[in-house]
Amino acid sequence: MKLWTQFFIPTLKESPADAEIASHKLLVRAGLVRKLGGGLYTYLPLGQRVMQKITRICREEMDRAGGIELWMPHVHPAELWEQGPRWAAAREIMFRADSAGDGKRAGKDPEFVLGPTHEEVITPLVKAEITSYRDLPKNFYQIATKFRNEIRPRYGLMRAREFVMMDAYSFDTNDDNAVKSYFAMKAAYESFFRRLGITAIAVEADTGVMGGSFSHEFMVPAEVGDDDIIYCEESGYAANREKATSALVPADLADAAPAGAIEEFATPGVVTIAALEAAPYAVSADRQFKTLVYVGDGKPFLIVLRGSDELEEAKLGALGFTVVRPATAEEIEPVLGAKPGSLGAVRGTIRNADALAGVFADHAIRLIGNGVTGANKDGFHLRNVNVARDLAVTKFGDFRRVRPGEPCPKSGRPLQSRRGIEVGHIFKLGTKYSDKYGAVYTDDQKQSHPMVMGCYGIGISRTLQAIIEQSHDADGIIWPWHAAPFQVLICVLDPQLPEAMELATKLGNAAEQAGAEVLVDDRAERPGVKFKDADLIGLPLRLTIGGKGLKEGIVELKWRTRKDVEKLPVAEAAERIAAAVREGAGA
RNA sequence: CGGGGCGUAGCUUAGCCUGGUAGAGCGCCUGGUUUGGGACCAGGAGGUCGCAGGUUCGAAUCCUGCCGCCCCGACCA
Repeated sequence: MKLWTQFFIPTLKESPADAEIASHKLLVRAGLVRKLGGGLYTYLPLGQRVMQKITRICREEMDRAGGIELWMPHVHPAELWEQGPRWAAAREIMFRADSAGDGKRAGKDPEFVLGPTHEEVITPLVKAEITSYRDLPKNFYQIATKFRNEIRPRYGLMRAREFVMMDAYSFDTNDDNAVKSYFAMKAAYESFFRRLGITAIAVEADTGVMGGSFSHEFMVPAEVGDDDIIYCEESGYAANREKATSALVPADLADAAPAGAIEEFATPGVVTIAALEAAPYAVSADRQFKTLVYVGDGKPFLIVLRGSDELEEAKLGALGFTVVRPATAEEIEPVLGAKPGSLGAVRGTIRNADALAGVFADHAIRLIGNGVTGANKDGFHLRNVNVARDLAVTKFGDFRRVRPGEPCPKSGRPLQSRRGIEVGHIFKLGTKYSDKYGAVYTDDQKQSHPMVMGCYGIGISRTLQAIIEQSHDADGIIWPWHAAPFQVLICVLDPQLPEAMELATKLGNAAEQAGAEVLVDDRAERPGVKFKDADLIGLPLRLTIGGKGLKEGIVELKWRTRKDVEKLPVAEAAERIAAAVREGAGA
């Protein structure tokens, strides 16, 4: 039992000016966190208790799924990363961790960095320590602080520079076993979020800089989320928009027959899809080819889409480049022969085709017959362009951004879209890191193989905020039982009355014996203040002891989720509270 | 990093355009009256107006630079 006056819960009537979304405001107003700087937060005692709740449940689920907890350093030798597969891609978000020193290293690469994640640490460790199939599989995890110099920290704990994450790494002898490990983790995640009392759905996701073969994100549906989830209720298909596909292009699509030879025509001043749609050209966007130039690891390449489609940049990851960026106008002209606005991928029109790393086309362009594209000559376009006959495509792929309303790839029903907060991510990595670091084992035939890896993350601190985002009302937080910092608040309206505090102690003990953690509001505040704060901090069960009620021999029980108040005779109160606690814990 | 906005007491902010004694609400301290949904009265403490330059007789206010924070975009748990 904790007395409010001996604890520390600095609640605020007003929201801080820098908080934008409900959960961020409530985190601060309810006295869970305070900001130190952009993306840097102190967890106050109440917030820390919630962190411990989430951490404990996470640990239990990880242990149950066969995870083995360890602890890795957060200061990493930079060399370790320089040797790894993604230094170039990751260094921008990494904090350097040199001594403050004399400034002589300024401008040079750092000696140490703060760990944004730990593949680069765990893989060499496992390489050194595990060499036999007898010691596999293994799944190591830690629950620890991560450091990422986010380009734009935002929304309180939602995107912080320093945050708490559970990260796990599985090592298996072969692909089948790695898939088993992957789905064991998926199940553990589902159990974790269910126990916390929040809805998090697993969606297919892009593997991003992590690499690997497939992955799921766990999303808490919320309007303020950073990600778009594309889903179909009928088939259960759900994917991050970055990864989502649709059945827009029929599998049995037959390419349109060419209507005639390619013709060049003048289009002075026309540099946009929209301008070609307008008179006098009147070419609808879905009959235009859009040709984009990107640079992958220093070499330009083309992406061809329908004029009506948008490129989904994340899908370029499938091309295997380490760093990809849009080309600049200066880079484009020498290669293609024209400025942006007149570009195309028609065979023979590209000035320096040898300079290209490839021409990659979205499947959907096959829906175009006799289309229009740039002539690679400023102010000219080509008509009667046909995909199979005319375009110099190296490879087809899925590069376009799916839009809601397109047919679901499983059911064919229209896809829907909603926003979500990513709270967890699981990756089947394959052998990307084990190859790089030489993490191999010897099988029972004395053969050496790379270990097949998976990696898994849960944003613990982000989950804290996601719970609030998903579970609050106009008055404050509504904690799910198992995430709540305390489960029972005993509101003593007249703490100066000895009998009131005695009863609070007695009933608090009863609640504790039933398995609850109890906070007693013993402040000498007016009732209104106490009730407002009670709603704000949102403990699931509130017990009110007032001088007035005591005279009548009653106390009051109220659930944070409900409006009604249950009046209990003092004589029955202890028993009734214990029952309510058991009910809350079981719910 | 590009675009936009904001820095005034612990918090929320007015004042800035049009330069002239820095104000309010909340919170805090003292006393009193109150006491079941953020009470009231009286008194009080608390500010280098983000920092550094400049203009001016005089700068929170005008100008320049820097720093910090927030929002929109690309990245992530």
